[in-house]
Amino acid sequence: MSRVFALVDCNNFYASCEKLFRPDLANRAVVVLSNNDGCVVARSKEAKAMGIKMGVPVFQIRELLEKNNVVAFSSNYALYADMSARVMRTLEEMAPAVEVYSIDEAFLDLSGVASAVNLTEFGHQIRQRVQQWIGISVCVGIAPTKTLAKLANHGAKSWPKTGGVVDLTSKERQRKLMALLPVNEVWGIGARLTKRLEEMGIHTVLDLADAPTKLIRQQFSVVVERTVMELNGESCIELEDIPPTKKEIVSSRAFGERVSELAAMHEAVSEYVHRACKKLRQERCQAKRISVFLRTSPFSDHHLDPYYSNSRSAELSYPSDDTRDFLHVASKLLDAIWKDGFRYAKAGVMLSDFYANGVCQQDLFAKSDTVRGNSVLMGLMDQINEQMPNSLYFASKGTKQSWGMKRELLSPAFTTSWNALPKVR
DNA sequence: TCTGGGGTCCTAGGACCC
DNA sequence: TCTGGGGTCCTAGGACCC
Repeated sequence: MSRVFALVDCNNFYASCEKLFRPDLANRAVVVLSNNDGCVVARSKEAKAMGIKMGVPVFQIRELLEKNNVVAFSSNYALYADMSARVMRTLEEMAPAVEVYSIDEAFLDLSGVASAVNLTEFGHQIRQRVQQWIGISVCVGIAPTKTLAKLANHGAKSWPKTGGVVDLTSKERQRKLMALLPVNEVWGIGARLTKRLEEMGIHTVLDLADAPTKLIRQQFSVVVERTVMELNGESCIELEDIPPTKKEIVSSRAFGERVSELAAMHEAVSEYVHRACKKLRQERCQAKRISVFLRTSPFSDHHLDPYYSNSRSAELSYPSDDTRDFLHVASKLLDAIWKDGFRYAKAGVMLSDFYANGVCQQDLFAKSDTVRGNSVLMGLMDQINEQMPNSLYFASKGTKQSWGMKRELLSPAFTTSWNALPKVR
C-alpha cells in the first residue's frame, strides 16, 4: 500500500493564540518574545509584512516596533500548550493516527483513507474544523513521505491561492514544486548543509532530489541520504504516534541579569535541578547521570567581557528521581567549574542515562523502605505544588531569585487556572 | 545594556580489551 | 629496538529540528 502523510501546521501559532483572546488586536501587528523578552520568536502576518525577522533581538528593532505600533507579548507558554492540546485533540478525532511533532505541528497518517476520500477536500475539512472549533488557522500539506508533506505545507503557506491545502501525491506536482524552492527549505537541510550543497552546484530542492544517493552518502551522512530518498517519494521516516520515552531532560535559562556571585549561581542551579527532577518524575523515569553547565555571553566583546564556558557531569551510584540526590551532586559540580571574575549569562543542568521506574537493580545494601519513603515524599511534594505552585521546595534554590527571568509583557492566564502570573517586582 | 529553550541523531576518536 | 588489528563502549562535538 502506498503511503500518504499530511502535515498540519498552525499559522503564526503563538501570535494567533495571543490574538484569539484580544479581538481588539485582530488586524494589528503582534510579536511574541522569547524568555527574558530577548528576541522575536513569533510574528503575526502583519508583523511579517513589516519585515520583522524570526529570531531577531528586540533591541535591534525597538524603533521599528514603536514606530509601527507593534504589540509585543512575553512568551505565555502555558497558554500556547493548552491551545495546542485542543488543536491536537481535534486532529485526533479526524485521522486514524496522529504524531504530535511540535507544539504547532502534527503529522497524520492518511494511508488507510487515501483511496476513500478526496485528499484536497479532506485537507480543507481539517482547516475548517480547527478554525471553527478552536479559532486557530492551519495549513495542510499532503504527500507520500513526511519530507514531501513538509514541503507541500510550505507551499500551502506561501501561496494563498492554494487556499491553505496542497496535495503533492502526484509525481509531476512534486517535481514542479521542488524546482521552485531553494534547497534550504527541505526538512533536515540547515544552514551548514545548504552552504556545502551549493558549493556542489545543488541549489533547488529538485537538484537535491536528482543528486546520486551514493555521492550524497559519501559526502554527508545516512541522514541526508534518507532525505534524498524521501524527496523521491520513498518513505523512510515512519509516523511516531506513540511518543518515545525521553533520553535526556534539560533545564536551563539565560539570566535576567548577569550573575557574578557563586551564591546566586548555586540558587539558580538548584532551581534548575528542581525543574528537571520534576519533569523526570512526570516521565516516570529515574536518571543516573547529571551535568551542570554555565557560560558567559557569547555576544559581548570578549576583550571587555571575557568568555568562559564549562560543564561537568557525574554519575550517581544508582538511578534516582529524588531531587535531593541531584541537588547534592549538582552543587559539587558547580563548585568544580565555577571561576570568579566572570559575568555569567546562562546556566543549566541536564539529566541523562534514564531507567524506567522499578527496572533498575537496587543496590544490595540499599534499604528498600528508605527508597519507598523517598518516592512517597517526592510524589507528595509534586502533588502539593500542583495545587499551589512553588509552595514547597528545598531551601537551596533561594527565595528572592534576583537572577530570575524578565517577562514584562505577559498576557493573563486565559485558559489555565494558575501559572505564569507576572512576577511582582 | 539588551541575542531563547529543549530536544534528537550521527560520527569521529579515544580508551580498553583480546 | 621492535610496537597489530579488530571489536566495543563511551563521550564530545556537530548538525538538525521547532
